[in-house]
Amino acid sequence: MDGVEIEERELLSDRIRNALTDAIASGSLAAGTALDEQDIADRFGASRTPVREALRQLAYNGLVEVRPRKGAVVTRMTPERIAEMFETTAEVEAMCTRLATYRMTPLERSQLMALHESSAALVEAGDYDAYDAFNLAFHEGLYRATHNGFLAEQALGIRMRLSAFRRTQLRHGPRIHRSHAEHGDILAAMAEGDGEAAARRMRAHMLNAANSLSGYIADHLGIHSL
Amino acid sequence: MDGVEIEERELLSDRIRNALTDAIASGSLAAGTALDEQDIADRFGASRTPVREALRQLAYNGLVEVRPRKGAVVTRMTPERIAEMFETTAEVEAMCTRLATYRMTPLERSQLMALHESSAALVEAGDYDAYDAFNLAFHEGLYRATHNGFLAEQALGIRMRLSAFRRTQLRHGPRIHRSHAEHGDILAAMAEGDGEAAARRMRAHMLNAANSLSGYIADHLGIHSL
DNA sequence: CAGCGCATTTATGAATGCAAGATATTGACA
DNA sequence: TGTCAATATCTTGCATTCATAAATGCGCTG
Repeated sequence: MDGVEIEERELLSDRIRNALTDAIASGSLAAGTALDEQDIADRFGASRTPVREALRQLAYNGLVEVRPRKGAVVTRMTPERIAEMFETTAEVEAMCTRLATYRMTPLERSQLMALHESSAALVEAGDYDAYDAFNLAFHEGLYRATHNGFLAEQALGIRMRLSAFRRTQLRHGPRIHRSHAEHGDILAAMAEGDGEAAARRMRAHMLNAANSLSGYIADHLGIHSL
Repeated sequence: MDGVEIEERELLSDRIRNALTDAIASGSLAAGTALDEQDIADRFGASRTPVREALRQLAYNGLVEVRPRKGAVVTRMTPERIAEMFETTAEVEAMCTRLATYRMTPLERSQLMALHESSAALVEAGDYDAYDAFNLAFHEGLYRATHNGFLAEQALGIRMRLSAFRRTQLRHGPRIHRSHAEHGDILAAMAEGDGEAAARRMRAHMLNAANSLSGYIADHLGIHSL
């Protein structure tokens, strides 16, 4: 979240936590998967202690669920819960967009626009993974442009929790093209200094993305609930 | 009647985490305080293991900071950081207010209004602690009225992190009266179904509260940054 | 054959032990 | 006397061990 590495002496429990976070966010650890402590410990060549610490941290953050004496499982989201999360991201991102419009420096604005323009090639090439990475960079740039580090952290945290679901979204139909176009519309409003319009467009953008996913999510949850 | 719970289903580490959270939020553990694992363990009659788990969870959530091999301290906030957090709460609460305006049920609305009216007595009596409790209930009611559980959790989490600072705020001058009046104005806009106006008023309300605190915060941080 | 109860097994929660790093102390030397 | 360095102590990070709750399997009985 906040770039505080540089630590060559990284904590084992942190490494495990980060790895698990990635695995869950990337979907390689599907929702509902039971997380055996010894198993994970073996996989990392560690003992159970740092694994337990990592799991607790994730639990407190909502990525996994730990029922006392019954072990940890990757949080299985209900469709309602996911919808709530998407709505929340949409609102938070809209908020960031509004604030960023009024506060970003000319340099930040031009960087964001450059980023957007460079992504056009990815859209044409249909390079979903690269576009996904760009997408994150774009939104992160927006967070930073609010000049509110705490808000940026919150926004990023929520986005990360949803990334497991967002990941698959762009692959569906022409969503990637619409996504790119919507980014352009948002930037246009920001360039005009109309924070409210930019915010509305961002909200719509996020909800569009969520919508294009809803069908997939239903299937996804169904599959994993066997 | 209850006394010592024989059926203590709760996890020891969770009890410790909650206790520490309360202690930090209430201010009885001041920012910058070093948290010695053995010391806390002794205080709870436990070993270091559950204490460590609790500290890690708090660290990942920002309440304490653990520098590897150097122990945990209660996060020392910079004035900038606090200002950012207040701005974020203000925006988030405004968002909740807007959503709640459009979504709350008549029952929820009347409950919120009843709560508000009952608080008038506390204002007159100058019962700050009771008003503080009411204040939390009021805002929590608002969160719930968004009918978005995830958003409510996020909003509550941010509010809790700031509670250590908010706590002292009402005691300063006539703030408690203004707070009550502002609540009334917000509810009035909500009753009219004007979510945008209600949101603007809520944002102003939160920023007013933050403002009345800024002087205190500067002193507070100054003292602790020796 | 089905359902229930008990024993065994497994995995989690917590305690203890030990090694490495950080801090404090003390002593030597300029 | 001040500064630096070596050592001693303390604290943390992780491993190991112990205890106990939950899960599993098996046999018994109706």
